[in-house]
Amino acid sequence: MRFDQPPPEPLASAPGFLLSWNGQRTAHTFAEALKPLGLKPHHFGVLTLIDSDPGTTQQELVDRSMIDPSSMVAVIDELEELGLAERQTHPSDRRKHALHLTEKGRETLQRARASAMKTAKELFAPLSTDETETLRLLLRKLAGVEG
Amino acid sequence: MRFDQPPPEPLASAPGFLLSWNGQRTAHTFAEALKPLGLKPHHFGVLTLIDSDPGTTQQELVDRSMIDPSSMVAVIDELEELGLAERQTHPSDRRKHALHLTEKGRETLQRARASAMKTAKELFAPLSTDETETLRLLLRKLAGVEG
DNA sequence: CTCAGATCGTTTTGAGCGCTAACGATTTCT
DNA sequence: AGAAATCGTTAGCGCTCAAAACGATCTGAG
Repeated sequence: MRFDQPPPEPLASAPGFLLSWNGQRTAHTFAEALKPLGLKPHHFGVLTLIDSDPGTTQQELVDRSMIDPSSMVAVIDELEELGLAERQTHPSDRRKHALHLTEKGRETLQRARASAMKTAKELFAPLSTDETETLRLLLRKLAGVEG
Repeated sequence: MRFDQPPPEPLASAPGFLLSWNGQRTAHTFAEALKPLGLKPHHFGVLTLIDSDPGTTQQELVDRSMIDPSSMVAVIDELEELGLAERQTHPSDRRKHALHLTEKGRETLQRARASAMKTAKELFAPLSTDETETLRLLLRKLAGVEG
């Protein structure tokens, strides 16, 4: 899909298509922004979650990220290869792995965060601050998020 | 990705993720709704475009649908196999194909439209009519659509 | 009129992605 | 102790998209 020009009519009038197109463009733009760091969106998401809860397990990450279990294995494999995270033995359950970030992982996460925030700013530039917040709340409601 | 439950925090607070998740869910739900008719979203889109401009060419469809040229060949092949559309000789350029719907194609398109509208109604049920319209306008603006 | 270059539709190839199903190891339930 | 559930993992399928190449056809410069 091309994202360098807005969708033509009549697609640009269909709410469903608009939602899908904006969603794909957003995902694509974030992916591009993370490329220079050697990361994909999944990597960024998992780094963030491990950082916020060190020692967490892969199962917990699956629940909190909506990433498929089999995909999670690959993501963590790659984070280990990049030297950003480690599987450690879980203190109370030998089936589980306790996941931790390395120092390099924390540094990379910071840079990724800066890149993501810059990208978000650019993406939502066509909207005012108020409009962006309205959009966010509508999307939350549409997604069925409580509260 | 699972769409039977809303995304957990902190994902449900990130505008970028919300946009991407809602977009994917929308695309997925439409795809499911079209399955009983033996159609995929691409088929529905192309049927709609041919119906609105009979005799159009594949190149024009590519421009108006944002579908990849190599994918467009497969989509039209399948529409022909299903007996919904036909490639006819183009009156002024023998390289081109003039595309037309069959009677069966028009009937199927009507049923697909009904199904799509029902699906859209269900998808946007969490929002009021005003909210849905606000969302649509914000998404248009975000996408960079003129007017 | 001719011939070089552009255009259109198509085919092929290959990479990337997420999902399903199954498996061994381990833990928990009964 | 045995049955069932959980965790991580692997292999394989199907789908979509991107890129390159091709023949057929049209267009424009000379």
